[in-house]
Amino acid sequence: MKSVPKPRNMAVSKPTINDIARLAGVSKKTVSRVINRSGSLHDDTREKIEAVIRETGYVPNPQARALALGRNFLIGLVHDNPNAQMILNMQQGILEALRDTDFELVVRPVDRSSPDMLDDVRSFLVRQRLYGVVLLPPISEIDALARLCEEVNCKYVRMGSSVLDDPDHMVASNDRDAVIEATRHLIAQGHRRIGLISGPHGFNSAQVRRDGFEFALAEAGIKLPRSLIADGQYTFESGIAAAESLFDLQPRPTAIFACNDEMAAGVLFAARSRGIAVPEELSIIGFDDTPIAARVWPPLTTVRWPIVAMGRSAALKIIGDATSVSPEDQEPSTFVSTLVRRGSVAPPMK
Amino acid sequence: MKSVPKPRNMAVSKPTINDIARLAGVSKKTVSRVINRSGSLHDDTREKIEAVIRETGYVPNPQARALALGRNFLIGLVHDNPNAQMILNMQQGILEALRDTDFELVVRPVDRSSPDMLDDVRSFLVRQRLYGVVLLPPISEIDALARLCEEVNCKYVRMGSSVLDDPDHMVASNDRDAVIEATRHLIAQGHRRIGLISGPHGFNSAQVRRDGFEFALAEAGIKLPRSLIADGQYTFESGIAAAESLFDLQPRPTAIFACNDEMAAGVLFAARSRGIAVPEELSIIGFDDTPIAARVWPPLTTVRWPIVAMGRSAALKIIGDATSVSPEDQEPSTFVSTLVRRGSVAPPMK
DNA sequence: CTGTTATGGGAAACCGGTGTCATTTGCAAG
DNA sequence: CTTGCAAATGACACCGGTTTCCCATAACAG
Repeated sequence: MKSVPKPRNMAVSKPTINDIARLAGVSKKTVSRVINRSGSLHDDTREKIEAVIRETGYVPNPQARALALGRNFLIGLVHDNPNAQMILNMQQGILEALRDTDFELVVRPVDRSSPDMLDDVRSFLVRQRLYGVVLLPPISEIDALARLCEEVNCKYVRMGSSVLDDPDHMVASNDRDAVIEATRHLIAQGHRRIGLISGPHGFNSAQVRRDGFEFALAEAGIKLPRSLIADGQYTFESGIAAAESLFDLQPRPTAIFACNDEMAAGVLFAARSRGIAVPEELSIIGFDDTPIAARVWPPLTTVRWPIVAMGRSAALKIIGDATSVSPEDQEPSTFVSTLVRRGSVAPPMK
Repeated sequence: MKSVPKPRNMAVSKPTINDIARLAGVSKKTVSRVINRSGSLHDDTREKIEAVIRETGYVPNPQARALALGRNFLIGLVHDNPNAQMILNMQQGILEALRDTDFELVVRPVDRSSPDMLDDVRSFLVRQRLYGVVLLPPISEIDALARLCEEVNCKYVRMGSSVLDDPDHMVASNDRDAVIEATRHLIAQGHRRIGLISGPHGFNSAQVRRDGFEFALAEAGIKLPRSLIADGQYTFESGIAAAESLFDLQPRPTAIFACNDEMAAGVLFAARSRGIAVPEELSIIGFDDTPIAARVWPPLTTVRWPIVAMGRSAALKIIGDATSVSPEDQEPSTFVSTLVRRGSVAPPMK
């Protein structure tokens, strides 16, 4: 029965460029010219080849192209495990942009604290001959990484909370403005003793958000004693700890701005543990609008930044010139974050 | 200055197999044999070549290997957007297994409801010549997908809540036993009117969890009126809706088992809205132990299944024979889920 | 009508590995 | 000291594209 010498897995066998060339009666180089829109071709020739390609459903072999071009059609997503939801939303945005293209997304977590981090990323980029990478915060803030990408001739986009670089290599949100708006909201409700739970030192986003907070208070003529600022690490647990320290103050702050939702959820958790009513005795605002913000009780007022759209924009910046995008479709580099009002803010009790 | 004729991006230029062969004074085929541990080699030859490889830091070009082998060193993760946290944990587990190997992870979301889903996956597998794929629930339950993988000669592992296939192609958790344990826990606390919020129809996991619940009740001689079973969709919102319908019952159930944490969080949210005290007036148990379970108040008693470990196991099943694993390191195919007791369960009020 | 120049298109080398097969080497048996 | 056979190694084609270079043809100027 099975007498075929080399079945070679029929399901996988697909037409090659040679088949197309033979069917169209041209050389494979000419077919290549059609595929890459390079060189000059007779319209007749092009149309004929395109017809054959359409009929046969031919798709160029990505591996062969990668070898010949010295460049793969893969986009890397390099991150350092910040927020699970953010990574996933970012992935979603990138994948939306990659849909119906020849690009695929390769995920790569790295360890920022490892001394080998740069070498790891370098070997990742070089070995896989990545077409481009998206760098997620906080490692997107590391300039050495950007230089590395330049060096190995790999396109890159840095995601950030503020301008990090030229627009071609950056997608940012206006966190500062959003924090100012959020803080003004608390002030407008009548709060004057407002605590801040900051992000970890060294994070650009943490700095920017803190700046916005302090600016808004200063603008309203409210002075901010150092004791009202508690250090956080962007984690739920650090939010609890920071909240505890703020709760011990006399008098207690009537509102707390946490630099991300995880910590804001921690504040809420800590408040419940102590029997502090939210929002009656304590108002809380978070940042990020992750799913948890809408799932706790009361649902958190927070700041939403359009992560998915930013991911899409980042990916389009990278693959833009490889696909047909008109110049006016320039992807935006900065995105607007907005305040989402839910149930965790109320006027302070007299 | 820049007078070098063809810099060719020096940072990228790496030694090729020809360089190694020349330096070691052998043919490139022999070098290839060392890399692939294939054929028989003189120890002297092997050592010499290995030394050269070590000195030069040579790494085989993945693209060339992919072309020659007709098989890429990429592992695909195919999912249909169930739970964000689950996807990410699964990624984490897979990436742990892939660390320090030549494999990379390529993420691919698909749309289960699309008629083109199978074709999409097929072209993904075939085009990228994937080495293997991990199929996440719920699409892992689609037998046609498994057949497709066989057909295109792509290794695969299906993640599931129960046995779907032979152990080589499956990693599962014992959801049924875990649900039984959780239900017994409620019964032991004295609950008799226990509501169930099920998963969507057609999901294997939903069926298995419901079975376990019903078994545990029957075992205790508690009869389960149809009205105590509310349909859910594994989403927070569907959890709220289902809870509302159960709350309208007279008498109200004293405990609710939700088939995942999202819905359990919805129950908690709905209870707060109505002023029902948890756990005093209502006990809740969820499933999955996603981060949200520990972040709401009170923290949810739930069932934890070791997703990360399962992801790692799945990846190792795929790349196992390509890396050096001893036979006794056989990866387990079934994992044990355990009850995590937190604050959302208490005895019913008299 | 011939010489020059654009232009479309093809032959062959190349990218960096792996497969097949032939050849050489090493060692034990005859 | 052959012969025999297996182990060790190399030559060469091949994977499926791209690039380089060169030729053939047509258009154009003189």
